[in-house]
Amino acid sequence: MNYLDQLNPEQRAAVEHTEGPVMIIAGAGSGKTRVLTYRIAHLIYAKGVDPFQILSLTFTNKAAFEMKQRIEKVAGLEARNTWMGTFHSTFAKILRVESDRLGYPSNFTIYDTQDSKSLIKSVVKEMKLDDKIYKPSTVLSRISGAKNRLISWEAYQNDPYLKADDEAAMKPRMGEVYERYQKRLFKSGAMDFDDLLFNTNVLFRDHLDVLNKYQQRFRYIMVDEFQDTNLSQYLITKKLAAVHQNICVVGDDAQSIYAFRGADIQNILNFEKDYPDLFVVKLEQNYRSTKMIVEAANSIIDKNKAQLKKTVWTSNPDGDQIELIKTSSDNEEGRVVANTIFEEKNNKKLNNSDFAILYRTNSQSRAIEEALRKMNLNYKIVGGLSFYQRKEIKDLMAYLRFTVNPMDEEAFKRIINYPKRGIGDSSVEKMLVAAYEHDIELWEVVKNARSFLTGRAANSVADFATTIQAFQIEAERKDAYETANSIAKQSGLLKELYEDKTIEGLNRYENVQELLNAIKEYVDNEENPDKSLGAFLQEIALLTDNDQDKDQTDSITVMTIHSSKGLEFKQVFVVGMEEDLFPSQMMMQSREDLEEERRLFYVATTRAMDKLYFSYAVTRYRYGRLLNCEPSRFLEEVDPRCLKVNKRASSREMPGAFRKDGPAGSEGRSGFVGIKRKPESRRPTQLKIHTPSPDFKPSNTNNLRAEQLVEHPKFGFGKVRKIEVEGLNRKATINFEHFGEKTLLLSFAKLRIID
DNA sequence: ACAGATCTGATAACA
DNA sequence: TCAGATCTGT
Repeated sequence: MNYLDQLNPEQRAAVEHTEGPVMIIAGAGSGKTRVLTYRIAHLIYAKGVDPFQILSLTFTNKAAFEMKQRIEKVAGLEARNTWMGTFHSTFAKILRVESDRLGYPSNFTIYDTQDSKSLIKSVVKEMKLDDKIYKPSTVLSRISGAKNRLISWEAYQNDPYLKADDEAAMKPRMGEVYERYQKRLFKSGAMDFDDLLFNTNVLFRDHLDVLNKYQQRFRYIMVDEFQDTNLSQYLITKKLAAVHQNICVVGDDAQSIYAFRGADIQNILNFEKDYPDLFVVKLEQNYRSTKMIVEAANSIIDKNKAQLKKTVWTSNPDGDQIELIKTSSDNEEGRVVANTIFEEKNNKKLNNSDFAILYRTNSQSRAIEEALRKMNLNYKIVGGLSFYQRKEIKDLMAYLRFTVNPMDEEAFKRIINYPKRGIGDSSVEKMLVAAYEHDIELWEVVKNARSFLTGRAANSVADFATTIQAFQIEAERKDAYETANSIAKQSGLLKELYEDKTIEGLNRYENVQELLNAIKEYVDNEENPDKSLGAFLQEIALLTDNDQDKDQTDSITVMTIHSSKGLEFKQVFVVGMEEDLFPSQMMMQSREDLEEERRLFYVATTRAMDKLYFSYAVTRYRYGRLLNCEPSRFLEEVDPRCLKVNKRASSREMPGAFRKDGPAGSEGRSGFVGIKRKPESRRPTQLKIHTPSPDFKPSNTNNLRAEQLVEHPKFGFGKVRKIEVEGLNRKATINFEHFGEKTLLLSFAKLRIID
């Protein structure tokens, strides 16, 4: 295999330098993944390293999955034995094996963000604090920030600086909330996402024999997207690599956009200080974009102070200038983008999948979606509410979770009165208080409901306990699928959804069926030896749904800039380039924040291969009102030689025809491992026949040209695409807003020419 | 306890 | 705008 020949000198150095600490600074589009995969192949084949001794850590399941596939292609099946996974899944597995060292059960539950917030809400309420001040999301991010920096609740309470911060923020009892939250997690046999890493640090700190075991096991460690690591993650890898020192980190400080979730850019900026004999390689040749785009990107990132020096260059063609599009409103912005894509597709014979539309905030998708739908362009929205966050899925999962771990308080709160069984908040409150006062498990209270409650609530809870106990017996005897299926039915959950005949209700029912299908697939899969419900839950706890792109239809990708990191498209539209929106007004407080925002702009820019567009609107609907907008300051930071003010005639505002078309039903999102999700219900596109304008009079169409706007008495407003002559007949192809493209015979069609 | 009316308050998102 | 939390009446 001559894989080394496929690499440039820097890439090759990165691959061949296998021993000792290595840092690869990989510019955008510089072939990072290729280097990582070849490096692993090289370790196995050239250096004879046992694949079992190689650990690769990523941030997303998707990244891990894709790399696994690529390595198998390069290095064959042998490579399957390398350990490749996300930080969270890797250390969750280790924690399950070693859980007794920390006093946790090995089948501990993993709380997601919703569960965590809900638990914080209860804690705040029990402490009789104001939940307007101690908002669950704020409190959680404070606690999360502490955990990411390895600050325990004890340390938190003893830290005068944190105390001063909290007092300044009017939250003097934050440390206490942290303590109670942590104790409740422990009592529920649960860890939140941050605990998976925090507790791994505790495990390695307090149990040197365990640390030593894994140090011996993982002789080579690689970390992808290193600029996204937080301190907790960094210290885990540092400890694991302490003996062999074979640690290779790959990242790009210019693409660090996740400080808000704890990533510490200092990890990459100071890496050299921790490893004085560090071997540094910079991958600076960009294989993705045109010179114009690379130049523009360089001119943007140049404005940042805190960064590692590097010069990204390319030998690709010059390419076109970046088009700057100004529009009168957010709706028009959508229309112009959709029109442009339509035209570029035709002119250059491109597919929908060659285009991406990127924005700063999810709420911007509405105008874009509307415009794309009107042009009949297929699109998919990336991000948003994932399958596992949907209520109906969380509900069934809560039943499954509670069956396996009846200590799980959040699961309990979800299902105790759903479907409705007459147990209200006050009864739940009573049970929680009883558990606290008698210092017993909540589950004990539930099982002995009649000692703590009275009346029909007592009976209902007693029935609930019996039901759950029956589920537990089933879970012991049957496999995950049979158990889950039976739980879905016996709990009344399926029936509840089945009776809801609305489109949304039908969808929810189908989603639950899809979850059951996924469980069936899990059970039928030979690779899963343990078919129990508990095993399935552990497997699924750390999955999200864009893990695997199953969507085959050719569609335009619409998403936030954050979710676009790592992807590339021939043509990219960055929309909403307006002051206060991008950069977000919340990021303009400090220099650091603004720099992160600028890196986000850099990420957006570097997604494009051939052609890039920036657009902004002069007015925009936000929070339900129309606001005036200024162009983004970032636009002035782009080298003006790379910019071209768009001459593309922005389509004219058509009389009243474009507003109000109902909310956008996002649709056609990607599926994920094992589950083919039904697209979300789309508000049925009511093709209501157009009412002609009062002054409707058919025009003479002898001189009708392409690009003209017309009104049809039934099909409404549209734009002429082309005119063809066939024999004696002239035909016009017209793209109607609500009816799509139609070809009409001009001798018959009644058309009013608008301009 | 529960359904329906009313009010509120907004980034980005991985596991 | 819109989703979630809170309030109100039965």
